[in-house]
Amino acid sequence: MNKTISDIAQMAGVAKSTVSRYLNGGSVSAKTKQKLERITRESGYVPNTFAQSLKAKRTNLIGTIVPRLDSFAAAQTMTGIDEELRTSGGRMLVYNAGQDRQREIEAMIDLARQKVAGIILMATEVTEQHLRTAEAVGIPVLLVGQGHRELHSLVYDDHRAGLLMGRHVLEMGHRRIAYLGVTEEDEAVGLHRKEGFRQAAAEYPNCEVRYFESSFKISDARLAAEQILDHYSPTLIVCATDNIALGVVKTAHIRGLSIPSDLSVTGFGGYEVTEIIHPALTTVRFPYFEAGRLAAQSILKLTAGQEVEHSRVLDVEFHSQESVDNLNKPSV
Amino acid sequence: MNKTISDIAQMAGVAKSTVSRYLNGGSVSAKTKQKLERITRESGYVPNTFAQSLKAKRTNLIGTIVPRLDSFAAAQTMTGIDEELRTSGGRMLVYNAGQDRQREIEAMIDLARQKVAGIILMATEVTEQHLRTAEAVGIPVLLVGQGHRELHSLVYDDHRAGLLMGRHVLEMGHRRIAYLGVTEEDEAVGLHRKEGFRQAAAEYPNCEVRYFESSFKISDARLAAEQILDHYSPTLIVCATDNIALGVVKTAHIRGLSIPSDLSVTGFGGYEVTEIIHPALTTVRFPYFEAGRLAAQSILKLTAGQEVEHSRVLDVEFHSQESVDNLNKPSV
DNA sequence: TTTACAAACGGAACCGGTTCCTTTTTTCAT
DNA sequence: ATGAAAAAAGGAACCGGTTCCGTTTGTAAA
Repeated sequence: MNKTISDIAQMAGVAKSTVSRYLNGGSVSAKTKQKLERITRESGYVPNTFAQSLKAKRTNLIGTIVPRLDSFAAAQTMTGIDEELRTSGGRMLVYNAGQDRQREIEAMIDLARQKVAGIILMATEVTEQHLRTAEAVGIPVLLVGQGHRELHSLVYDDHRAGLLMGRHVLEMGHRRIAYLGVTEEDEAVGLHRKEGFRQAAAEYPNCEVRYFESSFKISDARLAAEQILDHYSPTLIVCATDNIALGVVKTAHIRGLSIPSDLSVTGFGGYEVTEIIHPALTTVRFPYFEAGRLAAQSILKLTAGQEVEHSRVLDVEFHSQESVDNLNKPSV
Repeated sequence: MNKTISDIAQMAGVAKSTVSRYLNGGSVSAKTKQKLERITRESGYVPNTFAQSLKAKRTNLIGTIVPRLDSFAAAQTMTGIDEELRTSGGRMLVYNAGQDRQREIEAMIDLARQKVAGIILMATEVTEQHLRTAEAVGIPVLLVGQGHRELHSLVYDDHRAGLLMGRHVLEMGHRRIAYLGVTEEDEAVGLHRKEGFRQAAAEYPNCEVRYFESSFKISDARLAAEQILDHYSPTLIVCATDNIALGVVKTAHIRGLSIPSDLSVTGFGGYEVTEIIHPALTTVRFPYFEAGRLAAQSILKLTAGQEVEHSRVLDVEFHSQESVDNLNKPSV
């Protein structure tokens, strides 16, 4: 049913090398060009990508490894990658690692097997094994959201995000604060954000900040919030991600605390939902979509053997909304 | 750098056909089996999937076409597909159609070019062109979320969802209702849900329902809610999707209406966020994840030439939460 | 020991393209 | 009209596997 290049050649009465040249813009006479144009169109001929790739030894496939598919950040980034790839004829092969470090490794190996031209890895932690594998697969690997000396990367300014958030809430007069973070194994989210915040807090000597830890899951955040509120009475809970903040907000509601008058809450991420919920969540916006676009551009350059800057830092944007109370306002 | 099967054959002192047999479980003596085991391991040999697919004429790739990447339904479904595929060695090639019907067509053609074994299409509308293309590509195409006589499909019981929702809110005493739907071009969401609801409403003669239309976007839903509340004063707004409901809830909050005492709101979908927001949203849960798993199973069967039922209907689950007021309760 | 048959293996064709090299045709200046 | 150079086309090798078929080797029965 599917025609091959030989079929086309036969139908046109030329050699298949001529057809190949026609398809790839080699020197072909106007006459045969016309004839082939007609025949390929009428027969609905589509070249076999395997055969093409077998000889050419490269594809237009870009492998994308995400920690999970159902996360705002991953979705936005993937959309950005896809959109950028489309303009350059690339395709995105998505690999869901399911938040499993080991599966990230497998993913790289497997993608290499599929002969993807390059890999975009949204990593949470970059281990020694990640490095070795990235090296071993022999194709460009680009890190997004997490930096590393030895790999090309695209990171967010997590430290600054923490700093901006810290300065804002401190300016709003909060001095008894709970910081609900995640494991430091995730350097970007767990460490840098916290350190940025810590730096801001250090600028205000009379400020007490207690640090707590949770996972990325909303349900865990809810439990963590219970703990915090049971043993501490902060005026504000700073959450390391918007999802965690959502969990905290939920717990607050259940306890009958109203936000922000009884408790202020902030997040990081700039998820769509933060604008929709009431009160809208004060957060720091991360340019996930833009990161996806840039990642795609960079990986394409890398696969083409071009140089790209080793590490690029994307700026974040503080986004003040309603979930933080201004404690400086004159009491009514 | 990368070894080929010939290299391995040479290193082992056998013919490459022997190596191939070894790799694919043909008859090989214990001795050469051992030798090859060692050599492939030591040399880190990985077969070239192109060469394999070229001859075998098939891949383990399943193309998945989604309307958008950043939707709860798409994310859940993709996760289900991915999880199921993993167990059978399949891979998911994601194609984002960006809610563009034309791009769905292109996607099918392009995926066929990439020689995917089958296509899972999360369609919004199945046009004549979709059918023709699905037929032309010559590989199995499975519809998810939208049914069609001529194509294998996996659909949700949207009519029943509408019915369940209708009965519930009517039982709760609501008689002046706004139904905020979407275009009927989307048969499942725009038509069947509405008809189910309409049927329930017909069981209560003294009930007034006005029908409005919006898009899938939260921002549009917010505007639509403005319109509705300006010109009509329903006790309840039934929204065709959870996202639309979120928009309506936001508008209500901005207007100072409290939910559910001033206005009740419901959605469809069962998105994660509906449990998190306050008040939690009454909705109907659609088994997106399960649909993804089933879709993957079915498409694999289809690619293997096995029979699968032409159309399968997945059940939905009514999920009552806090966003609907009970008007029957004795007034305090 | 011979015979018979299966297991193991080698050789070659093939999948559908690309590319290099050679031959034929066209073009154009002399 | 002739020759040289450029353009166009053909032929064959090649990419890295799989598979078919024929030959060799091993093993068990006669």
